[in-house]
Amino acid sequence: MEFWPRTEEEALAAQEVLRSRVVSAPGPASPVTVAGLDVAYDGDRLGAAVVVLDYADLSVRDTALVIGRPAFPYVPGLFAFREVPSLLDALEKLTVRPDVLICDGHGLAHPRRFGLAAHLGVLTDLPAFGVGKTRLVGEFAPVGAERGDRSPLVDAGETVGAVLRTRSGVKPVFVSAGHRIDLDNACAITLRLTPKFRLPETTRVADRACRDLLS
DNA sequence: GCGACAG
DNA sequence: ATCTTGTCGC
Repeated sequence: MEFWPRTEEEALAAQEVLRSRVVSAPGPASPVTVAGLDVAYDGDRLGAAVVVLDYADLSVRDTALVIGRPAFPYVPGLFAFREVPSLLDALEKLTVRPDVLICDGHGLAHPRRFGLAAHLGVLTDLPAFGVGKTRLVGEFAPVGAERGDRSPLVDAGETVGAVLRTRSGVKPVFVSAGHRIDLDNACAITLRLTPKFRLPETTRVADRACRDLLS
């Protein structure tokens, strides 16, 4: 990557350019492989992990780890600039090509419709969506208490994602499409990856991997 | 001016 | 993200 923004102004400009490259498409309803991406921090270092799981049985088929540095300060709405370089480095080390990227954060549920998942999707041109633990933008009606219940996440009058209950009686997650996949498929895949816990198995495995990397 | 604000 | 005991609610 030649250029990387060093100021908020440059990051906003870069976001505006890349945003036009987001592609809307149904995406894979039944991918063969799914990737989980996550990053852990330790002072000024960061550990990035990308894990590829078999969608059929959730077994781990590949893991790529990278130790690097945050490439930008944390600024809500510009979060991707912080982790994208290290995550791309990790993605390049994979030997198994994932059919979809599942990111820890948001996709289009972003103030300018270009969160981490959309950003990584555009740069890799792989289908990508985000599953966030908390809200960045949007309003939503209370979600039903059963696993599978969902409520539209609406921002400025437009549906940018879904608040999805992955486990009955447990706090819901925020799912949003990023690139080359739609919200329904993103939710369906998310439910498939949460047979036992609130967060997708992909993010759980990636979280464990990058955390171990730094300890 | 006072909150809200992915990880 | 990360630092962390007690504590609120069921």
